[in-house]
Amino acid sequence: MQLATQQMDLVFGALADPTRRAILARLAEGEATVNELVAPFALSQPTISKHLKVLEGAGLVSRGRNAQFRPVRLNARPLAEAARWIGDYRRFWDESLDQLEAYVKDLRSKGEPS
Amino acid sequence: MQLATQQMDLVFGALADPTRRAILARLAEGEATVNELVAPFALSQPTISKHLKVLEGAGLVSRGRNAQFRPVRLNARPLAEAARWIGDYRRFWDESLDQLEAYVKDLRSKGEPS
DNA sequence: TTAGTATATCGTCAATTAGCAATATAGCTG
DNA sequence: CAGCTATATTGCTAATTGACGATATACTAA
Repeated sequence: MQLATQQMDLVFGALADPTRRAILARLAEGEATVNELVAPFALSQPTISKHLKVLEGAGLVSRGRNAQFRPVRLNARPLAEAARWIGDYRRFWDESLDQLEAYVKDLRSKGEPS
Repeated sequence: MQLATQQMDLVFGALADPTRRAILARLAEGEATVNELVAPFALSQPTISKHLKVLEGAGLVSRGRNAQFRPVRLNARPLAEAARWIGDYRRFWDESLDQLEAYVKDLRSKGEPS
């Protein structure tokens, strides 16, 4: 099955934020409550809830109900679609090695970003 | 080699836009000039140039110089890093099949988005 | 029912983004 | 040099995003 272009927007858009990637990484260790997801970050609970909504919109997490808890669990399937999209470019990875080296060298020469 | 978190932001952020993904798809067929990249879209040349700058910032394309042309070529290497990041979740793909089905069914039940 | 905990929603704000038209720059060609 | 083509830059706008504090809602427990 192929996710619609629009859905890919949401998946890649969700992955574009480091907080959201960290949330996914945490969820790879198992289900978590919202508060457990808030704890490791210097971010407010509403902010994390908003990130969770983005992840949910992309289909990357789903929510349960357990008393007043809304456990969050990873739903990795859209990542498979994203991997498939990226995989179409696998044949270009090696041939662009030289360009990467030039690119990284160029980055370095501009100094580390703050 | 592992790209910095910040660089992943740029790569996934670049991939989050359908126009930019389409540009990459076009470049998979070979180098192109800016005007060639503008042609298939109902978008202005400056708009495409801006997308190209985003792609370049993510290291996904690089530019040459050939007379007054600035040929754009694909640099797929950062995609390999993105694939690696996503690949860490491969073990969850199958076990979340059921959730995907439920998710898609739910999407469908809300009707196609306009 | 009242208090307490978990989470969601609201309203605001500053920053970013995608788009445009207008204009500037770079390089060719006569 | 003058004009032409290719591309970049600028200035603008509307929409989106990520963050916050305040508040509302959901459920439990006493």
